[in-house]
Amino acid sequence: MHRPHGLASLAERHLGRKGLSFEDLCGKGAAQIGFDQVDLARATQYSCEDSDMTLHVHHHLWTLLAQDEKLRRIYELEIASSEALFRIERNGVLIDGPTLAQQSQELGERIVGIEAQAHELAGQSFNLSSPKQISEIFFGQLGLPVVKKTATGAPSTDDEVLQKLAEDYPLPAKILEYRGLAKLKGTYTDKLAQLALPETGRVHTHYAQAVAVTGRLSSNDPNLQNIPIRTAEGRRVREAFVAPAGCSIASADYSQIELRIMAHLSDDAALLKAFHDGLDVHRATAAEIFGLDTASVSAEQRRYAKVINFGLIYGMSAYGLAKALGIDNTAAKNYITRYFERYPGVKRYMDNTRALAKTQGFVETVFGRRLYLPEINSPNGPRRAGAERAAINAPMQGTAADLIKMSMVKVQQVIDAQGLSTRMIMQVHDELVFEVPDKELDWVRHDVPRLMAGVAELKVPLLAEVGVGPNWEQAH
DNA sequence: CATGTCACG
DNA sequence: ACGTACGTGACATGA
Repeated sequence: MHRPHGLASLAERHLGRKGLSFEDLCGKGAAQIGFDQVDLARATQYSCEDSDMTLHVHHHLWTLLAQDEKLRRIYELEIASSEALFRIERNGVLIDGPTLAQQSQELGERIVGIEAQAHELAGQSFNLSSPKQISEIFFGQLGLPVVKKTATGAPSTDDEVLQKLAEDYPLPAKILEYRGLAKLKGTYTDKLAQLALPETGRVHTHYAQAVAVTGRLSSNDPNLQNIPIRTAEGRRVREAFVAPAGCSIASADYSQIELRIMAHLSDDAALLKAFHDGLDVHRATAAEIFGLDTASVSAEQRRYAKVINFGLIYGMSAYGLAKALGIDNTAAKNYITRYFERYPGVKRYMDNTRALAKTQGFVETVFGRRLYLPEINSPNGPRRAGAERAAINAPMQGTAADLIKMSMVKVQQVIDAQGLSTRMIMQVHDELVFEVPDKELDWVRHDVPRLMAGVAELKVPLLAEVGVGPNWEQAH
């Protein structure tokens, strides 16, 4: 379980102090009163306690932090990052309202049509957004087979289930189509237009610096880190992320950053060589596990290797790999065995990481950011296994987060030092997005990838690539 | 407010 | 024998 890190919890844990809580003053629920109704002396004590405890918690934690050089540097990275984040949030992203309105209207029309067709196929009217109603019709009235259950034991109607049922029945395909379009309209095309400020046409996300346990940022209100890209239809939403007149959108992303970090952390000779030689790493992996020349790797074999590479980053199990590839457990186990024969350094790294997590209770990134894993020695098997997967993943995901934070700080620093007008406007885990005056495009194309690749010297070269366009879609 | 679902890296 | 890919945020439904 994660321990809370609000002021009251920290003061109690570290100082043994328990001040007045907000609830002590104002009560809760329907009986809650406004802070302006609180007796002045009590309000004063509460307010002063808050400030005093903040200072004392700071003194206490800073003393601990300052003793550890690596942790102190991570803390300083966070402080520097917060400056860059403030600038990004304040810049905002220009949104093309008419483009979104057009897309919303088209989506709305198609949704209405699909609804009618679905009701026709079902022989009744129902809410296509209600998993419960879908479930009643599918598994109750139509007698379709239950493919899998949800966490609470109800029959699932998620994407995977619907795909399977769609092989034999027409209605699941309609629901799938509806879900896709309704998601786009409800979460993106309608919402982004609403959230753009009327005066400027810009949306201003908020980045959370202390939510994701691995050190990644998260983005909310709106979340600009999950804008669609994987399907052609969804991707069109990115056409509405635009630059003002005389500017372009530039997107700079790290190539295969987590696999490069895996190569660094594991010191695996074959993986390091693949990156040093500038190879397509999935193709190289396929060549190794299928025993082929890189030239004779098929598209299907490369796809398998790519799934396996992702699995490694996630702390895969044979079961998870089997499901992802649609093969049986034994076949999946064979692929894993084959991989570890070819990349013994990776095998050793995985084993060492699990062992280290168990003895010291945390894992760390290349730069010393820690993730504590209280369940790593749990007698509860599934919980322990979950902690082991997190132990494998966090150093890679977290090191990538460290590196891009260093990039953000560095790039912003150079922009300021050179008096450039380029603005950083988004961060999406391994990607930085800029709004660039056209006369600074050469600078962005040339310098930004070099700055990003140069933030740290690992055992593998880092690679960043820049794309430019009139909007975020075209910039990729 | 919990649940199920689905968007991203 | 077990239940699983890692990390997030937002939406609609329906208690």
